[in-house]
Amino acid sequence: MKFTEAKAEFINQWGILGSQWGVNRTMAQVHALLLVASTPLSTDDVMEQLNISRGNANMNIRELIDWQLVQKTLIAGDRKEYFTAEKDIWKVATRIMYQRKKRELDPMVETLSKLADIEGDKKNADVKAFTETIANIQKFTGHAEKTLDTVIKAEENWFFSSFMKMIK
Amino acid sequence: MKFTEAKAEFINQWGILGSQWGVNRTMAQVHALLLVASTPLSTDDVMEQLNISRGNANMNIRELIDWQLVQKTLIAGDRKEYFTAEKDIWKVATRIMYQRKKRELDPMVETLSKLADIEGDKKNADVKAFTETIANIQKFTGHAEKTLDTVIKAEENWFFSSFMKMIK
DNA sequence: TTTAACTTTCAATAAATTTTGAAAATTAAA
DNA sequence: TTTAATTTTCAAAATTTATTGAAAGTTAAA
Repeated sequence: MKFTEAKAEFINQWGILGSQWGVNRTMAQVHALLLVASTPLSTDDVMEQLNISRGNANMNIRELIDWQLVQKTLIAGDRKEYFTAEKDIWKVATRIMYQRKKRELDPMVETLSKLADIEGDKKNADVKAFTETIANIQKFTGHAEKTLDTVIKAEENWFFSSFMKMIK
Repeated sequence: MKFTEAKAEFINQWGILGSQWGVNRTMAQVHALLLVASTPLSTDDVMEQLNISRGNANMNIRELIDWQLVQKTLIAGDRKEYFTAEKDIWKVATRIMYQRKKRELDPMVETLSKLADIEGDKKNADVKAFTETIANIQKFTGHAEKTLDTVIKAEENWFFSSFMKMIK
């Protein structure tokens, strides 16, 4: 397989994966493009390589920066903004975990605690089934939160991080 | 908060969570409805409680069965089909992991190995950057596959499963 | 300042996804 | 068998989500 072909295929697959996980396909493609880029890219580079409009490119690059997966880079003597992706895949993974935890798991935990104690007949089968399910999900999400925090913290810890690089 | 209100809120939130993870909102809502149901529900029950059409209800119930999150249940003397959701949240989680691994991670691993060795100048910076990123993602997905397999296998193992229930 | 390069916004449009509902297919009781 | 209940399918319609592109906003060089 040729380089150009392989690169296109990677961008395409990363886009598909993203959309299966509720991420805008184009955002995932921009991410893929920057992941394999050997130099920082400008908005125009992204527009050209992915055949997308300026607005679209801009929006998705901002979103990637918001997710802490992409950084602005300055190039001396150039007024344009350039962008680079975090290339350490373990960091990429923990950052995605962190963001999704913050945006999705945390609010769900919040909601569950509101739903946990409801008024009404505790002996009613429907009420009982509901309360039990909510309690079980609460227990589970509690474990998930702890686990994620541990994994995310581990990445921030230089010792563990180095250790991971050793065994990786 | 009243029971009816809480139930509606749970179904709603579960639907939102699903859509954030690339799952059809209605499929997640049907799942939520069955998760908190005290008895098996028929297609008509689902239609009525979620205000959706027969085709929609049917399609999403089938999909949930395909994901092994919902089962057909027979009720003696009734011709209709009834449905129940798996209520053990740990099982729910491992089944979702299993399905997503099979449908998304496994194909990605396949693709990556195709992209791993490309023709062309190994000294070219672009080629080098591409090859390195692919190799890193491969290493990462390799770990992810192993970890997921361990977690999924653990659920199938009666001893570990009982142990989990103890500490949960 | 002005000017021009560059970035951001957002209403209109396009594309993708979901939902409907009625017809076709299936199944089991009569 | 027939008949009627039930499930499935799928083209058309509705809804949701993503994209465009040009105007407005911003920034820094001249």
